[in-house]
Amino acid sequence: MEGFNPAHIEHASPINSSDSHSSSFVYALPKSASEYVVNHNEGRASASGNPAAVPSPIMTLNLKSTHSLNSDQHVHTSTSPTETIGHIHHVEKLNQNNLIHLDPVPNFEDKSDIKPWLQKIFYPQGIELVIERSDTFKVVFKCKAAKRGRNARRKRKDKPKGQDHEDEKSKINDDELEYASPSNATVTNGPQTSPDQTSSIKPKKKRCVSRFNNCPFRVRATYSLKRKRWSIVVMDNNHSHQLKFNPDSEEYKKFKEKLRKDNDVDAIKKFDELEYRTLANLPIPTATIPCDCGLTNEIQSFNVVLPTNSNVTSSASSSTVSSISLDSSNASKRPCLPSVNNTGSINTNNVRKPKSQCKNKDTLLKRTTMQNFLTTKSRLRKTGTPTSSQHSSTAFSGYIDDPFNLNEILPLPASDFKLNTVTNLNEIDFTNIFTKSPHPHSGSTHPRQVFDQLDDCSSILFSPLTTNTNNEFEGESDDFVHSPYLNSEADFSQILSSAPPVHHDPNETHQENQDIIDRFANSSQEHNEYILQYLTHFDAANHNNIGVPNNNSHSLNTQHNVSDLGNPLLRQEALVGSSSTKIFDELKFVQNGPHGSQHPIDFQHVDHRHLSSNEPQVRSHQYGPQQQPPQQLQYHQNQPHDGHNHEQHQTVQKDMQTHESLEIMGNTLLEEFKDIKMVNGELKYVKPED
Amino acid sequence: MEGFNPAHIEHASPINSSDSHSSSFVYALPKSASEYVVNHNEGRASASGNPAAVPSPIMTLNLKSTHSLNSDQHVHTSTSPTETIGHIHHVEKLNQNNLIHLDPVPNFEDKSDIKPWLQKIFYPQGIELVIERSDTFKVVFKCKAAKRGRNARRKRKDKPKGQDHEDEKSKINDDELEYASPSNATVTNGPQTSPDQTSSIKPKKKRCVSRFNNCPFRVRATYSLKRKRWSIVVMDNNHSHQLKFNPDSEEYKKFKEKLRKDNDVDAIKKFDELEYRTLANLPIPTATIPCDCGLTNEIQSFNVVLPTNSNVTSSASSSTVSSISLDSSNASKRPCLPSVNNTGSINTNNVRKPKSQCKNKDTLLKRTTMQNFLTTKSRLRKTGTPTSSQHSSTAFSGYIDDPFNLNEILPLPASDFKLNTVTNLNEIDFTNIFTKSPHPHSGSTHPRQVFDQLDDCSSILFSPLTTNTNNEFEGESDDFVHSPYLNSEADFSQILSSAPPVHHDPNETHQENQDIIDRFANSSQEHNEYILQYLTHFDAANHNNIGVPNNNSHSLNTQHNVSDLGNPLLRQEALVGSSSTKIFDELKFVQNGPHGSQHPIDFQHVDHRHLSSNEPQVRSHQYGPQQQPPQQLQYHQNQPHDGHNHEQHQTVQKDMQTHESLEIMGNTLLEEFKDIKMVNGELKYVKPED
DNA sequence: TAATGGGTGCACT
DNA sequence: AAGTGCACCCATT
Ligand SMILES: [Zn+2]
Ligand SMILES: [Zn+2]
Repeated sequence: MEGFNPAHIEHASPINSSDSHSSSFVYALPKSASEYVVNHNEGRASASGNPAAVPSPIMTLNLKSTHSLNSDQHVHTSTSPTETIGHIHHVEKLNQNNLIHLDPVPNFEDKSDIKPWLQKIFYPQGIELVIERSDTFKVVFKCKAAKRGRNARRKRKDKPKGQDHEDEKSKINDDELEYASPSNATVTNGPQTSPDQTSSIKPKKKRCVSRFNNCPFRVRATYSLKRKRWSIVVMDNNHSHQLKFNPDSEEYKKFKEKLRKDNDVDAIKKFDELEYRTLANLPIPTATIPCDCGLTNEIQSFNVVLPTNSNVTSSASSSTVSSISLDSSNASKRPCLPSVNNTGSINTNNVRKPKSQCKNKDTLLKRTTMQNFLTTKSRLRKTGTPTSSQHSSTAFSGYIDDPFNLNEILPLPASDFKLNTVTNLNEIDFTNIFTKSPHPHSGSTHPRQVFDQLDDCSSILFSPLTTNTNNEFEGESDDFVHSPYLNSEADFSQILSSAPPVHHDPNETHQENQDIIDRFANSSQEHNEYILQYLTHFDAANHNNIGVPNNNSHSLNTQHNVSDLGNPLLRQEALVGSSSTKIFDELKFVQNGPHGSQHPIDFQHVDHRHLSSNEPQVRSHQYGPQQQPPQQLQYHQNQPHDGHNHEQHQTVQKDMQTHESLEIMGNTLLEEFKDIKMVNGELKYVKPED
Repeated sequence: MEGFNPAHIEHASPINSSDSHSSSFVYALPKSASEYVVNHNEGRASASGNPAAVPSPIMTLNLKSTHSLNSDQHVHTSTSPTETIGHIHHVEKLNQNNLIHLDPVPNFEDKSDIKPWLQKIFYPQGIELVIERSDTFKVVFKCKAAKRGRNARRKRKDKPKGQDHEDEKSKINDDELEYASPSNATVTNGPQTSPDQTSSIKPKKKRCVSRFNNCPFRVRATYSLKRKRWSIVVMDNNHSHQLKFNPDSEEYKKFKEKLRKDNDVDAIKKFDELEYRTLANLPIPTATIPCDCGLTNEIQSFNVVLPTNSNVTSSASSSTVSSISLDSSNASKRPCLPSVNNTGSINTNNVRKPKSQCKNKDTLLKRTTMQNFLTTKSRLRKTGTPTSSQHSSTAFSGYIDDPFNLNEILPLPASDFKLNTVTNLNEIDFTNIFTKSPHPHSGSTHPRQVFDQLDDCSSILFSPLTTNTNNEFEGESDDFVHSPYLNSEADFSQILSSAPPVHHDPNETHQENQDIIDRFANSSQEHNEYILQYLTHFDAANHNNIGVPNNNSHSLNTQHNVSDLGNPLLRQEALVGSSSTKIFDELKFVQNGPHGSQHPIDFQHVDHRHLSSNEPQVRSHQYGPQQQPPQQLQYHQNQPHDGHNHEQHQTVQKDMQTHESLEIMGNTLLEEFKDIKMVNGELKYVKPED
């Protein structure tokens, strides 16, 4: 009884007792700019059609800026009582008050229902939410802090020698970086600023234990006693790090488990796809700007681009933010690319702590790119073989200029969300990368377009901004990569293409083995085979363990024999131990789906040749060139990359099989989101019944 | 079942299943300096004699210093495996490795038993412990962060006007201070230090949300799997703030409630006394150095005195610590005073954040002293009347030089533990303050000596150091007072003396009313009457609510009618609302004790004239000079105080009634601690049965 | 392994 | 609205 909030007794009235994983609302547009967003249809229109749909709320933009906006009419201006009462406080604060209201919010019966609902939205964007603070009337979410664990690689028992060299080097950098960045206040002045300046700025004090948890991204859920509803607002859509979806995280596993427990079939299906896209290095469909929808202005208004800041210590630009639109040439050529960039540093932290050793931009870029490559998938980090080590030294020594090395380093896993976190639009030329039709709903056979159509429309408006809140330039070798100087163009190009063959002696077992792994991480061909199998036979209903204890599917496959793993992907997964369980789980459904079996098959106890028959290139205990993708999925594109990549030639080879599978995925998602309509200048999710 | 640590299954063996609130151990001294401290008598010697005694563990000192110590033989040198293995890391780190082992530690059956046991030790020292971090194998305690709450005063509904001026002034200071002090790293370099310097120092990163929780004091409880025992070590005995016992804190109430639930009669008795000493402005018996016990060196060795640092930004002294002994003249004259001081700043934090407006030392001293006076008891802060405001402006304007103002400002409540947290020994002359015999166990009738003898001997070795971890000088107006420049001498003198009469017009109702409150807080006469009554009739057994739900005694007295409060003390308490409940609770026992009633009497429902008959000076609804203490308890003493106080003359007037009551208290406590013995050069608590 | 040290999720206040 | 108490973790040695 204690801790129970009586206000929520009223809240849990039968009128609004909808389950939290449905967003099938008919949504009218509140026109009043001074009125809080109110759901006119509070109940669920229908619980039968899509009871567990992935939430796709329309976010209304609330932009307060010193710049007067002509397009304010459909910008959802201010809202919460505190904002209307408080009016405008400081110029500096206004820039932080860009609010995105998630509008169709279910009537959560319990506070704990909010996070899973939000996770459905933000996990696909590569954002792992954690609760920063909560009480009965609010829940504040932020990005999960990244693990430090720069020595995680060393825990590999079979780690070969000769790698400590780079580790030590980076360790020194890490130490310096860590301790050089108290990174407390959001906006700080120099140490010698006058008291007047100090008092005029109201920087926030936050927990500042490490540089890993100072991302400004915030989502706030607030319970209104009047409306007896929760409202959710994205308070700050900026990020201080790369976004990436990590299916191996414990939090995600719990989330997925809850989906299964809740029988949220559609969400399970979507996240299974997401997992496989991640594993297969397929591009994750993320925020794009649909054409002619009228939202472009909002996006551009929201995507406030912070002033480009050199890595020299400077507090001058900390409070000056400007709103820019896409470069006209780029905008016309890439209408589906989000206008996201994180070139500038908002200098929220560490202004007084300049990074003493400032590397040149190119080096930073390449190094961070490599780091992403090394660290995105845990298997890559955990292998710790000379090949990985070679990458590390390559990045540090500038070998990245060698196109051969580039081929290995640049192909970033799609889970790094490079598509979304484009860093410096001014330096990247996306010309000819996207040639698709600007109309997403028109039929197209271009794979990239399929990806765009796969996009959950809710993410259109998210377009997470990746900003650098650390003023230092980090040689950080870990998951949270703060460097804003990522060459997203090259990353993006590699996402769609597999790495070219690398020349290695097959007799060098260790090196060769690692090369296979690396190449596998870079290539997408065999992964696409998996996806094809997966998507063709996938049946989300098999994921439901209704009436079965939660951990059953997990406990069935806790150990795997490496010798059973003929496929290099599986072998690769088995190398990292626990991460192998997931792929077995999923493969079980590849087997079970078509047969409608309710019980997943344990691959430890079934004939693995059965699995092999479904998978091409599966050879038990065989390593070597036969793992090379039989077909290269590559597209013609330019990779200027500051002039470093122009020697690289990549060819587009259409893989019809992959294409078909992606179209299946895309059509599935399109079916889900076909009810998005433009209503009064805003996108609304319209229930078909209405 | 989940979360249960199997290691603790072994731990909870019947051999060592002693309740955690007993410390009646016969304790042998571990002589080996390279061996971990081991209890040779693991079981309790006897559970019958004193089953709930206040713990009095002997702390063994573990001092590592760059200075070689001649008295190392009875200093309990290093101990834990990591220390012996790791040898000496950095000179800077050594100073932080002064460890105090709490040696007779009960065999806690549960991790949650540790905190209450430690609270028994540290609450009397004015230290409110909270858990910083815990898991199944360790619990780390630190000081509870003080509430900021400078707006707490404003919440007073009856707050008069004309006070916002000072509040605004101090608010600006607070803001500046807050935001000028990220205070993250323990040892920081300047922003422009070279990488080499940066990497050579390993400052700690801690949570740095506010300046209120950066006290370095740490107590660590570690569970040893080998020994299957908990060991407790004071890792850092320094404090960044004044120590004060706050009986009004919620944590303390819970602690007290647990004592009652556990039927810990002796602890209840002791803490009841402590509460009344606090309320009555009686000195709290704290750390003293017994003569000829051989521990003086240890104390002096442990009390590492950090270099006196001006408030100018400096990182040079952050890692240089020197061990000093008491000034010889002072040591000979005041052998029972702890050699504690907090003159210097260890510069653990905020080195890069110099306080921009540096006040002169005198102003800071007076202001902070005043602030302690205003804020120690919540009732003083919450009244917020012009008198308090006058104090505030007085301190800012330097009126403190006026001895009349001094009389109002300097008398600090004893709960501020000024005895313990002497700030600058070099500036304070304690000559003639203590004239007692240096042998504590010889009979004495001097009240101060009685206080000394009251001391729990366990606190001898604690002697908390109050150090300034903030380099700035704060105009902080709240509970956590960081300023190290407190004139402890003046404070101490006032603890033993009541304030002289103040000249005020009795017709000014508001001002007069506040003056009464202030004077009451300063005087001890009427309080002593309470204590006399209390101690005479006190029966701790009546505090036990065995078989009664926990909150019963609390729920019985949640509201009081102010008109029922004839006694100014009660009236004063009623003014602040919730704090009045406690005194009613205690008064209930004054009533119930002699009659042996198991049920406390609710004074809201009994004849209050009964209460009044027990209390002198009780006049309902009467304010004025009659509340002046009938007798002044003052002692001759010098107050050099940098030459500011030499105009002040104070006379000693012995109050026999007070003296008797204090002797009763002293004898009671002496009875409890008569079993402290010197064993092998260390104080040991020897069970009488042995 | 045992032990130590520390980050951080999240709800309480 | 935010600080912080506390525990669940992870990392290092
Ligand atoms: Zn983020
Ligand atoms: Zn402290």
